[in-house]
Amino acid sequence: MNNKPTIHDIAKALGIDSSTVSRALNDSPRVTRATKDKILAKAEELGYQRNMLASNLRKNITNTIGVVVPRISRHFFSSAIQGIEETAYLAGYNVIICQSLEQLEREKKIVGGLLANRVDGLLISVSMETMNYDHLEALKNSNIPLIFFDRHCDIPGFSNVLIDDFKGGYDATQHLISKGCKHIAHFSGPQELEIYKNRFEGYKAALKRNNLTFKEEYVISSRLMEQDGYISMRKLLAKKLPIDAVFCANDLSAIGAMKHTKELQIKIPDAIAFVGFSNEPVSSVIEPSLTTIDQSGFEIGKIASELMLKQILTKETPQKGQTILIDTHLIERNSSKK
Amino acid sequence: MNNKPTIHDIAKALGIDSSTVSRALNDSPRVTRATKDKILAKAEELGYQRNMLASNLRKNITNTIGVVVPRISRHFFSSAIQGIEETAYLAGYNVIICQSLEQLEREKKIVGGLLANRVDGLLISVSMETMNYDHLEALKNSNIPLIFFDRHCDIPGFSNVLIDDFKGGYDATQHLISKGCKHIAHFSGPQELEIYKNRFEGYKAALKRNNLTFKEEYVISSRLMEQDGYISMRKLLAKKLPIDAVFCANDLSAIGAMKHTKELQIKIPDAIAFVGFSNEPVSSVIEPSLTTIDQSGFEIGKIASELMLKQILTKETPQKGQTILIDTHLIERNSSKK
DNA sequence: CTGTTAGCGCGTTCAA
DNA sequence: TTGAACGCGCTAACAG
Repeated sequence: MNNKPTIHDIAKALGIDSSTVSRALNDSPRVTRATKDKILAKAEELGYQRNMLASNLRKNITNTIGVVVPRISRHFFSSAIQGIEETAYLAGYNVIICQSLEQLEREKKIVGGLLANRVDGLLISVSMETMNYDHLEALKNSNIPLIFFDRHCDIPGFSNVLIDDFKGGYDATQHLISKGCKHIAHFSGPQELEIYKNRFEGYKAALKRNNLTFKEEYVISSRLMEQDGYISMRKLLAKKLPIDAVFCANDLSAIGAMKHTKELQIKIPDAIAFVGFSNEPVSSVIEPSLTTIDQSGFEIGKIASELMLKQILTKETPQKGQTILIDTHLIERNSSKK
Repeated sequence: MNNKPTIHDIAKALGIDSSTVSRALNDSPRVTRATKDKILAKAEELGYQRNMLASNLRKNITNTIGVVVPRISRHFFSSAIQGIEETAYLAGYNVIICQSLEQLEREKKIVGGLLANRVDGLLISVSMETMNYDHLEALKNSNIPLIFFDRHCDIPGFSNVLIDDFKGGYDATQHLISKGCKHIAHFSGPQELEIYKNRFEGYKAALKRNNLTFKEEYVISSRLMEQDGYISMRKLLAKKLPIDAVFCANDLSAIGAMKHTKELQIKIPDAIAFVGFSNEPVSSVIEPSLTTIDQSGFEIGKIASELMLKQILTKETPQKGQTILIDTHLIERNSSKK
């Protein structure tokens, strides 16, 4: 009742050796069908359950990959986890999910803990506090692979799976241009952050490609919170420039911008679209007319997980580390239908 | 490089025995300060990291509790996990998060896996498919405690931490009455589900308490999807009854109902409130004026986790299993301020 | 096809 | 205070 039965218990009950039991339970071909059946029956009867701790210790592999994200409550990350798990489970791997809550200290502890538990690989999307990479660089000369997804550090030797922000910005802008917009503003984010810089570059590239001249006064920079979108929109309107559309570098600012236009009861031509980056359900719910550039968490998770499995199985981390870029998806919603 | 150092490696390097190293690393008082320091220094130097598999195997405890939820992407569950982790970490426990994706088969596998990995306790919110409890009842005569939170099974012997739906329904209705509403409709859910039944009962109890007569025609039952709220509202309005407010049994239906009233451009008196059950950010974003009855995932997680730790530490599961009811919180939002 | 032996890395006796 | 020896439960090597 209290003490769980072991292979020895079932071996003793059958008058055979525990190694035979072990083999049978692992469905080894080196055990007769008959004894195998007897063993399985006995195991069932005693309510035997393999002790993974012992098994993993002995085999020196855990069939487990660790995943570290800032917060699982963010839709992007939870769908990434979905993608990771799906691939991992199909390959017979378990997944341990941990959240750093954007704290470097927690992230360090978590990574240490996962290593101490001997995970076979590590997928990580780093916290915002992660400027120091020591705890990750330490993995370099271990034999467990590390792959960054979405939020990465630039450490040569490790692979990355990232959103193609440049292409996203390009596609968003191109979409607006294709709808006939000529004067497209851009609400951009902090340019120290690569993602915002890349989205901005994509915007400029699309303008150029279409022979539209880029004008500095159409760009308003902020921290892209909802409040910022609101303020940016006010600033933009105050300039009295001709405007056909605004390309917002994220979803929150787009929502803020929309609210402001509504409040002012501005007549917005059909061609105007607010484009944000996010697949949070919020953005699609609040403004059914909002066109968004979605980043598929599921997809990024799936690709990252596949890459991880490949590295685990081949035991080969590419020397320089490869970077895979994942496409975004432009979602045009139709507010005219219910 | 490849093979991780063990206590033997550091023992050998120092010319002492591995058992001393073990004691030192566990900060046992039975080791001299001096040797302890030497050992710790050497451990650091070699990049030693305790093998938890071996340690746990030996100690027969893992300091880990398993958590099973239908999906981590649902805000209620991810905040419950937050609450669980916070309490657990403070007590020095690790948490393994798993999602059943509402599938019984997955749930069974997960529970089996967690047991095989020898978690010290199990917190579970069961899937919608979980009608058969065999995989959970099997835990009865094991010594690892099992506690249900939110979605539970009625298995005597296990404890539950649940939302007080009756009180929630009561409070919501009382709130509307206090604001002066006399004719309060109710959009209710499937009465086979306890939560909806309890919310309905709370609604009736509040009416009775305030000497308002309950009328069947004010109740519209559905599956409470957004679309259902929309339809229910149409049905309700078609009855041409006097209506001051509607108490919706969940958030989605409330959103659907709101959309319909907007579409019809119905003038809604100030006193009208739509009250749903959810702390999903969606409901608060889409309708800033929506008053909601929030269930605190964080709180339920915290309480469940505390109860779990208590049961683990005392090694005593209450014979009959206790049920703790968690209060909901009425959130009245103010749409007048920005 | 099965049994024997020997560890995986750690923590805990028991002596010294 | 430290060392020697054993065992947690399982699997892998080698016999037979």
